[in-house]
Amino acid sequence: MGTKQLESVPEPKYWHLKTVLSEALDQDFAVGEVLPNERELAARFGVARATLRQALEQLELEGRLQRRRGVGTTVAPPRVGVAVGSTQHDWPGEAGDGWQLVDAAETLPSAAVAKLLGTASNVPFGTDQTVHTVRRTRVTQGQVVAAELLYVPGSSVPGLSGIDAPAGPARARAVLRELQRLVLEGQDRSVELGSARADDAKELDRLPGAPVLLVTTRFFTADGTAAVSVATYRADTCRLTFGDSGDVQISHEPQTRVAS
Amino acid sequence: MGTKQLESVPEPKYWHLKTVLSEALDQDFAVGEVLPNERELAARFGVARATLRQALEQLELEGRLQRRRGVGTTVAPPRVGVAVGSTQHDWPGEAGDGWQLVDAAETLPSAAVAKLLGTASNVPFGTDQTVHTVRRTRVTQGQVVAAELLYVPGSSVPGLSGIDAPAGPARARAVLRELQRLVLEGQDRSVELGSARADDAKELDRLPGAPVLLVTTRFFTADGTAAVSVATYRADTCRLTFGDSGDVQISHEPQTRVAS
DNA sequence: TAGTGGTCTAGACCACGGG
DNA sequence: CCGTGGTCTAGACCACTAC
Repeated sequence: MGTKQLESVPEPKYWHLKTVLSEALDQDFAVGEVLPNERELAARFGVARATLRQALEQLELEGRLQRRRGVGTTVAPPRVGVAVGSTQHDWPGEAGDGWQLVDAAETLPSAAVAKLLGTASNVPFGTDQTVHTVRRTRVTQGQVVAAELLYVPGSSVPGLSGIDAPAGPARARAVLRELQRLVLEGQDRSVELGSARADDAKELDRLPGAPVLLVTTRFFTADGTAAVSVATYRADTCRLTFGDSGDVQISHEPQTRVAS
Repeated sequence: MGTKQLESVPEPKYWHLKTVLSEALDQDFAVGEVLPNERELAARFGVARATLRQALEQLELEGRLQRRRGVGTTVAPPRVGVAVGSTQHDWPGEAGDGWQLVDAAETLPSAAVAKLLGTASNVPFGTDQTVHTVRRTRVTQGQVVAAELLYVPGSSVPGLSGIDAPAGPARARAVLRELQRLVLEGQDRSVELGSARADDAKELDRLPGAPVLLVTTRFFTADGTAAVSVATYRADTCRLTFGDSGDVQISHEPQTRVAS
């Protein structure tokens, strides 16, 4: 009972549950409203808590729910559209672009980053192969939606050798200022699914492993790849937009009511 | 035992497990190689099978593993870069673009689709509000990477009224042919995380609910939105690329060895 | 038929947030 | 402090694949 039975291919309970909950969300709940707790929901639907959680996980993945330990499960607002394409055919760090400088440091690049920069092997011995790593955060509508690591090879910003700015936003600003002196010839972008590293998760106010959209951007000058950015967007709350796309709503119709 | 213990902030077992497995994958396994089964792995690490599965799920989400019921868990090849941007500033259906026509039908649009098309309310009463829905499939390197539903309002392709082509690729071809007669003024794109609907999952050879990247594209003519495409890409195997981005590898360094 | 991953259960304890 | 979601266990059975 509770689920259709005479099916030749019985659908999993959690899948059926997800459908039922999804419809209930559309009809009986307002954005921000708190759902009954997991133990009660499980009892109400006659399933184990783990099964109920499997359904909730799916709904959270689709951006319909938001769960916070110690608080409860709430109905999520529609995903916010975040412009990633057109408006930024320029170096990172333009004023008022929604990004906030967090920190900067100088390290040796990982193999993966070195490969993206394409400078690992054709640099003379003894040359400084360190990169400046700038940490930024993107805020939209009062919420942190992305954490970014920008990698700038020391060779791209020679003016910075022997920089003595202390760690922090000031140092990050200095790196970006130097970068903006170069002539940007083009850029490159890719998007894939990932899970939040511990440090990114902290910035995004999520648990480690939360699903994120990894946006990797390469910035080209005539000399090659001058910088690489790896931005980690919250997959639950964000919809990345390219081109002139504005506030379009897809996937489902949200309620406009908001819980008091 | 098996996990660090004297931590002030003990990390979850599955998280630690994921890290260990991830390193083992880099060092001791080749692409395509089959891992020991879940019950044995769980025993080997001294955890319950559910905990082990939580770690495997994460690794699958990151595109490092591939699991198939009845077969086993194998090491996934690096994600394939799929061009979504530049090369297609034209109507869908260009020859040799990697898309294969599957089917076509004529239906009433859902509320969400109608909103995307922006034609729901400003159409005179009695006008044909049906849309042609064209199903396509994208194949890359012998593998289906995406399933698409293309929505074309009847008003965009008046030449098709009273079409009598049978359901199938032929009918789909007819719709696209009519669409290509219009002048494309621009397009719009957004990417978000979703979970595969049952029908898409079948086309993608995944289970329902599998994580996917939803790419929504709007095609504009001088008259407004002439068509909308909702493409469902496998999130586990695909990296969407925009611009001239080619075969870049991010996130981690794969082994180039391949299992015999 | 044997072995795999997928689903499900009924418990337990823990970490966090707010009164 | 209590209630929440997060983690974990030790089982069970099912659906699928390949032999």
